[in-house]
Amino acid sequence: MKKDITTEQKIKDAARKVFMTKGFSGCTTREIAKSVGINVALLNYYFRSKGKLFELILEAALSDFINSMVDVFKQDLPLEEKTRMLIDKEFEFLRKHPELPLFIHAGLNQESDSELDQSNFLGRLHETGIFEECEKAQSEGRMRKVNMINVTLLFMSNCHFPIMSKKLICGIYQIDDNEHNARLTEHQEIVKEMLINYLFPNTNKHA
Amino acid sequence: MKKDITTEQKIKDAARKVFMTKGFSGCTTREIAKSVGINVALLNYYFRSKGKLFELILEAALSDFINSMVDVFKQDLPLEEKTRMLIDKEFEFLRKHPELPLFIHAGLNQESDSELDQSNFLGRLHETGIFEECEKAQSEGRMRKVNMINVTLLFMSNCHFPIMSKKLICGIYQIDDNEHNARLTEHQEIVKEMLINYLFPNTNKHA
DNA sequence: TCAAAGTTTAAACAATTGTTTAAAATAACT
DNA sequence: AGTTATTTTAAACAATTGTTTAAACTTTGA
Repeated sequence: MKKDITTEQKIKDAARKVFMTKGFSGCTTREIAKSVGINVALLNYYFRSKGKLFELILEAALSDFINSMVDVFKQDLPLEEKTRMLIDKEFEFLRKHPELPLFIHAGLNQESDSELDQSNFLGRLHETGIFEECEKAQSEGRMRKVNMINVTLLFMSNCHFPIMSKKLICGIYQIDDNEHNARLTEHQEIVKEMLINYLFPNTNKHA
Repeated sequence: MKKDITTEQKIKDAARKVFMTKGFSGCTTREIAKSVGINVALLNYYFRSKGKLFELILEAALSDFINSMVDVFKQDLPLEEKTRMLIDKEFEFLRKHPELPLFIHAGLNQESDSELDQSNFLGRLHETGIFEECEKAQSEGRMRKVNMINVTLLFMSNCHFPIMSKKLICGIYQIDDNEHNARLTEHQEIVKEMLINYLFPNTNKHA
């Protein structure tokens, strides 16, 4: 009888958790094995090496990260509504996986750039038609004319950074988790209004 | 005759460079020693351990980071001008030290929180009087009423993230350093306008 | 000049690292 | 049943880790 959760999957889950919090060189294969409750050798039996396992986890993390974006872009909604929804979904997703942004950035520094290539990030974005949608809105004057890379930066900066800077912010302002959560919840609304106002200046004027 | 650059300082410089790019557990003491051209033991002779050396570098990094902010707040300028100057200085500073933000965030995850406490970040911010200045501007209706933690998040998000996400952005959009630099230069202006418009909505309206 | 202090080195240390090997335990199949 | 394939383990592997020791070299100060 097969276990519903295979050993291979259990290792992946544990590796994800450990890698996320400690980074590639911040942990050992024995640490991962121990947290699953198996022998170290099994890790090399299923995955060929620590590096291969890490690549797998990083790819999966990138994939999760892309999917959370693509899902929104595929929605049939006006651009402004997509913007709001994207920010909401990003905050929701990242608050559930707060280690993810820092892990991805640190991980990309460690690994070669191959992971990003094979994740086909750009291709999957193009498939959603979001670029054409923005281009159209920009030429019609509904959206501010800003390079899409800068638009991406605006969104990611304001969604990712607040999550990944938790330790720094809590350390600086001497606040606890509760207060930080409250600030995040408020920040989500701030970012929505600020970005909408900036990118769609004509649409969203309130007296 | 003493060398103008002492061995101790040379080790610090090398350690800073290595730690910044590879992180604490991503490098070895021998690697640092080798890059200085000295024996490994010297590292423990001057600094007691790898950990102590790392703490020193992290503290210095935090200090640089705080100073670049505090300098601006001390200027005798209207709040809007300080805002512009802060963003300009932050971009200028971070483009010179692009590894710093990621290093600090990853480093804080590795170390205990003691570093932030003893850097007295909050105290040094208070000394500049920036909080009172904002409070006054907010009560006079010149500045939007936003919690100072959220204001901090807005600034840091939009200045730090664009720098630290270089690998991700270049990977996603398949652009080289030149194009990325161009985007950063443009982003600096975008961020300035967006933040000014959001935080000081009455002042900065252009038809 | 000479001895004391400070600096630097080579060598060794015990511990830990990722990985492999060969044997044992378990499952699958006929 | 028994045989084969898969899964898991304990043990060992060589390499690397941070750190220490003791000896050499250099500077200093009288």
